Amino acid sequence: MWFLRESSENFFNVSPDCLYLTFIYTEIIVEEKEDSLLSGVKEIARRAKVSRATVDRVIHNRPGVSLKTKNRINAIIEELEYQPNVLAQRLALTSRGILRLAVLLPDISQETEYWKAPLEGINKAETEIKQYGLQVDYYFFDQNEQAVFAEQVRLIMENKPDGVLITPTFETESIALLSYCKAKKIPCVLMNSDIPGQQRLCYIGPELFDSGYLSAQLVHYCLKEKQKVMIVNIAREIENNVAILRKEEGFLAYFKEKLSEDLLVSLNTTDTSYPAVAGKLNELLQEEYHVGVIYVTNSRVSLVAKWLESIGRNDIILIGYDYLDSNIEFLKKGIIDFLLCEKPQEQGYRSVMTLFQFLVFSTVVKEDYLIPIDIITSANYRYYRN
Amino acid sequence: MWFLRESSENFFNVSPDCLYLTFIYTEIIVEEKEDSLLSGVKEIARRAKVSRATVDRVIHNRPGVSLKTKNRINAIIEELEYQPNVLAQRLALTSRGILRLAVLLPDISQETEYWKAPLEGINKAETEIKQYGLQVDYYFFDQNEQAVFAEQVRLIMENKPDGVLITPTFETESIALLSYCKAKKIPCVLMNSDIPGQQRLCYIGPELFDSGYLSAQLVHYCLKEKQKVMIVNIAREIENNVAILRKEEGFLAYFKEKLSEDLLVSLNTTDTSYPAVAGKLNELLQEEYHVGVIYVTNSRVSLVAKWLESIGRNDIILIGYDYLDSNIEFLKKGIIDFLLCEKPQEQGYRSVMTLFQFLVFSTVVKEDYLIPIDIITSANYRYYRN
DNA sequence: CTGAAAGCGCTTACAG
DNA sequence: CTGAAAGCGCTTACAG
Repeated sequence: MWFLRESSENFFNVSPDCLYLTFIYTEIIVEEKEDSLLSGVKEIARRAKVSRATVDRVIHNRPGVSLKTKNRINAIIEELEYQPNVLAQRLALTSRGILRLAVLLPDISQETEYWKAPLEGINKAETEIKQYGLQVDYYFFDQNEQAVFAEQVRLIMENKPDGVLITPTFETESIALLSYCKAKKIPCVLMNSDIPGQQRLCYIGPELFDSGYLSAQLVHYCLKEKQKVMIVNIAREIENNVAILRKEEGFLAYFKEKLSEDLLVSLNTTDTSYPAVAGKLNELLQEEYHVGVIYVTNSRVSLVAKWLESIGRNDIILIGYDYLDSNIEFLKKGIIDFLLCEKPQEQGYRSVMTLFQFLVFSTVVKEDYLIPIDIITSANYRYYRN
Repeated sequence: MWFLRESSENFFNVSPDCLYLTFIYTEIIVEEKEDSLLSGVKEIARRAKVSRATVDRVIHNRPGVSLKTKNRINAIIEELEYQPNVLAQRLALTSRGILRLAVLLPDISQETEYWKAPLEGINKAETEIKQYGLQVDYYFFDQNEQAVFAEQVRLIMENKPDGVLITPTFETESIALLSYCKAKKIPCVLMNSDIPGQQRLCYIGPELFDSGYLSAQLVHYCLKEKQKVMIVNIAREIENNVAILRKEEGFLAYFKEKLSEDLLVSLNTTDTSYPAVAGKLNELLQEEYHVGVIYVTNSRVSLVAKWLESIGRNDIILIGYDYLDSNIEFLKKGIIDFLLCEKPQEQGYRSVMTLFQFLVFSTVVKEDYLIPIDIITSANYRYYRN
């Protein structure tokens, strides 16, 4: 029988598509049929002539075992290539007390449909791990209300959770929470956007710079001669919005590198209502009628799509973000051409699962799980999975 | 506490990115803290004043329970919103006999590096389920040897496996195997390409027609005026290769719909060596020097890339398939522009896991798990996960 | 430093 | 038609 050896230990593997990173390919070997009936703690104990409790101590490197027995047991473990049965492990741990995870997320509002997806992923993870003694407490905030964010951070600290998951929308307060976690040795996962240089369990989300860079590359492929490119930021807060700034940086970097910044026309609006956006666009298009491609730096791309539709311009290529119903509608119609997506549901799911694994199994967590940057068009959106 | 209700039952959930399909969003509700300590078979038995064995019978719809007790127990199950602990379930089943899965796959040869990835996914799944009583037996064949394929099919039938996973490279023999499985009630998963109209547990792989269609769409975005498009098939067997034919169909469909078939130049070669491919390309380019985009219908795109590099033409856009080292090299260099990928590792992993879940937990299997069609460029390949 | 025993929640012969 | 008991493989008080 042929198989590839790997460092297993991930029964609770969260995703087949993380194979690419976790899979440690070593060699193809021929396995000798091992008497799999005789492995397990029991068999080790039998061979070492000790009790199962002692074997357990050695396996988990707990104190209270003489070096001699320890060595003896370890030898047998090696010989048997012992792999713990994760099922049994977890079942036995069921009796332990409840662990509480604090999750700090933006509200799901009309304006920010986006956050529904990460929340769904978190909810899904929650239902899966609930019966194993984990509890998730939610703290929501309005993305335009820094004070609420601060208050929620305070509450989290007050409640002394066992693990924390946040989207670090406001940097100062986020850093305060991270320091708190560090001091209390509480693992903290950052999701969706990162704060560089901070200590945390890990970051789970996209590499935003490259997301902007990729957009520029797509623009380049679509750009015809003598055309200009419009980059549009639509958000109440632009200056403080880490995500937007990083994407813009990547986008500009590409233009500096391969094209020219002279091709770029910028449009910023902190009024996110449709009339405001449309008004600004109309104005700008008067001056710059050679625009061939528009890049919108976030999920608000449907506003621009609506405008393009209203003025009957479907010759302009439109690129934006996120698999939202409103965006998909325009994608189908051919008004939006490309949507970049970063699996928001998976981000939420994986973040919680990472905390779970870390807390319950002391699984080593690789820093920074960078989510793929997916390109969605009208021809492949049907098969996309958030 | 807020959470989304869903039909859970997928602790063994293979992927967070399958959320989009499996997640049944119903409503946001406020949960009353339930006394989670008192659910479980034991509690049900206590309330119904029966033994746990009887409760088990009802849960699994096994015969031998009076209608009266059955109803009583079911009422309590409803009331408690009982969810079985999948961990315990599986652990208890460990004592059952071994189940054998037969996997029929192309060899990993020099020529077909592609098949390494699905095999890795299968291997991964194997190591995860091995300790729960599953065994995977591999049957390999040379893609150019129909006779070997037939022989392996015969062997599989002889060995009477409990589950079957095949890539149906040769249709006749595949259909024979499917009939056998149907007769013996053995679940069979088709992977990577489908045979329409056949009974099987499910198909796991891409929608190949749309894969070709998507390629054409990308071509369209990149195509400049007066340029032509070359479509290249490189395979020993083209006429019988379902995958290639379907993609080509989709590709042509797009051109008929949105552009014109007159723009297309075709190149087929059943000699897959570099000199042969380069020779044919040289010849054709002499006649058709307006080619602006080349679409290669499979992973052999690196041969074309090598040729483009050798003649110093990096103005031609090149689109092909699969995340292979050789292809990624040319992607980085900017010679290949787009690679379409269909998560081959995940296909393998998910196929085995599906059989596992079906056999061990009688999980209902949705027909046809269609893998996303991913677009990879030099700007996002770093984050791709096979 | 070590072990006997009970427990995690579910399943399954076996006996009645 | 129903139940008592043992078992899946691991962990953990508790006792010594």
